[in-house]
Amino acid sequence: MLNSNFMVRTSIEKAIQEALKELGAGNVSFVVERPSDMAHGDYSTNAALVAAKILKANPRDIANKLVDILRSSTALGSDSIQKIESAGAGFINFHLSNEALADVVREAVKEGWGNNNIYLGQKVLVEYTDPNPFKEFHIGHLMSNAIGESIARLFEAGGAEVARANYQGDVGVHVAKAIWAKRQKPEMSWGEAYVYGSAEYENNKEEIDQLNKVIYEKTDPEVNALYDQGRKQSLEHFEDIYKTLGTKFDYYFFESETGPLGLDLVHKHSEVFETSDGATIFRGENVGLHTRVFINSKGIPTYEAKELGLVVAKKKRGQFDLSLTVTANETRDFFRVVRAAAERIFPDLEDKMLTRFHGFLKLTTGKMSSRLGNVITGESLIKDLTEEARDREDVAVGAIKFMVLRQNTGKDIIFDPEKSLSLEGDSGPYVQYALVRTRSLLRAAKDAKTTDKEFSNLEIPRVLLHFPEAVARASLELEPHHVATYLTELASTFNSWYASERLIVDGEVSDAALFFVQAIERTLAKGLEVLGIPAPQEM
RNA sequence: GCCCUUGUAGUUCAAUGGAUAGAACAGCUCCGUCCUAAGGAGUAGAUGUAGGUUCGAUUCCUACCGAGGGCACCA
Repeated sequence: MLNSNFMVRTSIEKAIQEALKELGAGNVSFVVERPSDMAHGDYSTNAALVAAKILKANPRDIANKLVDILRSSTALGSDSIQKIESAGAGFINFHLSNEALADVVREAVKEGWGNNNIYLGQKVLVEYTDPNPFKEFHIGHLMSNAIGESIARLFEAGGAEVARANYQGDVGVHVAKAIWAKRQKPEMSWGEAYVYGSAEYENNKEEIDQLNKVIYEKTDPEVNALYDQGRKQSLEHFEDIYKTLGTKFDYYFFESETGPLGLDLVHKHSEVFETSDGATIFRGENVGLHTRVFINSKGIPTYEAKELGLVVAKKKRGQFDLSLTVTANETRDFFRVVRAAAERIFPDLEDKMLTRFHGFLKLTTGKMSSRLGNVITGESLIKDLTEEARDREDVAVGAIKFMVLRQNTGKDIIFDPEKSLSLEGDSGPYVQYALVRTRSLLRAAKDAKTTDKEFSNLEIPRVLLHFPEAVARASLELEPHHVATYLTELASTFNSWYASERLIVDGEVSDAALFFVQAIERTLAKGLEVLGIPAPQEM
C-alpha cells in the first residue's frame, strides 16, 4: 500500500485535475514534482504552463486562477497544505503544513516505509553477476552483481516476487585452457591456471582444442575428475564472494544446460533461422540489425543459441512477468539480435525481456591496478579496500557498491579507491557513517533520561518526505542511483543538524528529538538495504 | 564504412521539456572542552560546436567534432 506522504502528492494531483476541469482544460498532462529549490515549497506543478498553451492564455493568469480554485479545493486534505502560491513563469508551489510534516516523521518509523506497489504481485526473474567457473571473478562481475542485487531489491520494494538467477559458462575453450594449465602446474589456483592457459593458448592451440573435445565428450576419467573438481571449487569460491556481497541466488543456470536446449530450439525453428556457409544464422538485417551465427558449421551451438536455451531454461523454472538480465555494454547489439530471434519463437515474451547494461570500472590509481601485472579480480579489489578501511569488509563492500550505484547504469565508472572510502564526500562510507551516528545516538539515549521537551525541525521531514519517491522512481526506471543520490542528501542533512545541535545534554534527551533520529535511522537503513549495501551498527 | 552508447565546473557524478543547471572532491575563508571531527559553515567555478522544434532545451531532432563499444561461426 502507498504511504501517506504519497497520499499528499496524490491528493495534490487530484485537486489539480479537478481545478483544470473547472477551467475548461480537461486533459492536460502535467507533473507534480519536487522543486529543485526548497524555497519553492515541497511540491510544485507545471499544470498552469501546460494549460495556458491549450487555452491560449497567459500562464501567470492561469496559475493565479488555478491557485484560487485549489485554495478552496476539497480534494486537498484540509490541514495538510499550508500554502499554495503561483511563482515564476507560471509554476504553482505547495508548501506542506507542519502537521503534515510531523506525519512524515511518524510514517518513516513505520514498517514498509519506502516501499511502493509498482510491481505488486508480479513475478520477476533477475539474472546477474554471471561469472564463469574456472575463470577469475573480475571487476565486471562485481558491477553486474552490485547493480543486479540492487535492482532485485528495488523490484521487491515495489511489491514483486523476485527470483535471483546466475548464469555461468561451465563449458567451452576457457575450461580447456584452465584444465590444460592445471595439468602443467597443479600448484596453481583455478583462476591462475586459466590466466596461464590463456597466455599459452596460441602456442598450444591444437593440444588445448583437442582437450576441449575430450572434456566435451567425457572420454577421459582423469580429465573428468579434474573438471568436476575445478567446477566444484570455482563455484564454492564464488559462493564465498556472494556471501561477502550479500547476494543469495535462487537459480543457477549453466551453459552445459542451455547449449543442448538452444541447439534443439534452433533446429525446431527453421522459419526463424537460415543456413549460410554451413552455419545456422539469424538474418538480423531484415529487422535493422546484423546477422549472427547461432550454430556454427561444426554443429556446435554458439553463445547466441545458448542464450536462447537460457530462455527455455528460465521458462522451465516457472512463469514470470518480467525477466531482466544485467550485463556489460558490449553485449548490447548481441542482445538485440538474440531478443529479436527469441521474440519470433516466443511471441508471448515480447516486452517481458528486459536488459540493463553496465560499463567498465576503471581504476584511477596504478597502486591497485598494477598488482601481478594485468587482471584485477573482484576479490583483490575487496581485499585491498578492506585493508584500507581498517579491516572493515562491510565498509569496503559499501564503498565499491556505492561507487557503482551512485551514477546512471551503463556508463563507465572511474573508480578512485581513496575517494570511494572517503567519509567526506559522496561515498558509501559517508552514508554508512551517518547511519552509525544515528544508531550510536539512539544507544546513548537509552542511558539518558527522556523529557517531553518540545523539539521542532522542519528541514529534516521535508527531506524525509521524498524518500519513498526516490525509491519509487528508482524502481520504475530500474536506476538505483536515484536512491544513492537521495541518501547522500539525507546523510548530509543529518550531519549538518548533528554538528549544530547537541541532543543529549546533562544526561537528558528530548523524546521528540529522538523520534527524528529514529526516522532518519530507519530511512538511511532502508535506503542502504535497497542498494544492497551493508548497514553497520558501528564504525 | 555501418550501427549502438556517450560528451555538464579543474576532477568525479546528478538534473521525469520548466524556475537562479544540483552535489562531492580539489581551491580559497572559517568552525574543535561536548552524542565517534572519520564532521560542519561559507566562497568561487560548468551544459563539446552549429543549426532546428518549443512560450521554454542539459533533456527532443539534424549535422559536425571528441570518447567508448559492436558488426559470421569467441563468450
